[in-house]
Amino acid sequence: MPELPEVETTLRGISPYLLNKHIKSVRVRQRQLRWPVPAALSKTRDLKVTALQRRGKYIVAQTPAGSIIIHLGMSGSLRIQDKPFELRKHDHVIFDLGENVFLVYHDPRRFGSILWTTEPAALHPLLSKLGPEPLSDDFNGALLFKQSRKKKVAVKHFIMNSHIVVGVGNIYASESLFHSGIRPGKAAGRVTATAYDQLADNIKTVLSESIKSGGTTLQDFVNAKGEPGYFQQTLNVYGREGKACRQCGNTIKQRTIGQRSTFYCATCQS
DNA sequence: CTAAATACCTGATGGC
DNA sequence: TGCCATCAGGTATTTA
Repeated sequence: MPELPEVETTLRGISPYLLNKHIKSVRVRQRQLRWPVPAALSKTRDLKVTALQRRGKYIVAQTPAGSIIIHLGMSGSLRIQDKPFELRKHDHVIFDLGENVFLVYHDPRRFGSILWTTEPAALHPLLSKLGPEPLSDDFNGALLFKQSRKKKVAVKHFIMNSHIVVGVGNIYASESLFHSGIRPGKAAGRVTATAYDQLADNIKTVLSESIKSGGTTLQDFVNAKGEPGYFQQTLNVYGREGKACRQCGNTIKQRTIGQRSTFYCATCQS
């Protein structure tokens, strides 16, 4: 259930154990994830991880032979442990990093994926069409304004589209729209340039503040060391239906947009 | 091309 | 305690 801050938190947690280290072998207990885990991975021996990066919600581990692309889906997590046999239900893939260090991929719903490509990862079909990183200078209000003209989709749905901008998931979409005073159901094409400037700024702020807090833990998100995040304490609308708006005191509302639960304050957002 | 619906899967929760 | 319906942090793919 990770969004960008949770993926970033995970990446930072596993990086010391993975970057410039060697993957001795990969053990696949359950290959049926979103897509089957490539057989090539099970056969690999001694892959040095020369770069470890995040692209959107994808984690990319580069090696001289190719790249491993990991997505955590809705319920995925990665953790480091020192014992090879202490595996839990839904621990699907285990990377042996040598010297009793193991990276374990855990994912009850199996919406996540682990892929292997010998092409540069950026050229992979899943990554090649992604929009800009929200925390980069390539992402701004002007881009949102330009991409949204004549679009009728709800602005919340629009900013959650990874081809427009990556990494804005269901929690942070509601939160950044609240901070910007924009109703989530408003047609993307009817949001003004000024409002998009604010929205882009607020997306950046909300995501970076969440990263500072170690991400949001609603039910079960934990970092690579098994610790929760604390950003949920800062949430203004997500999951707060029926409660008082922290800004105006009116009741926070919930409705469904694009099949996803959406939260907003009808007074503060128009 | 756009927009909406569907698909994948397990587990937690609440009503009866 | 059990059973059923509903919901959950994602997103590629199919359908209209």
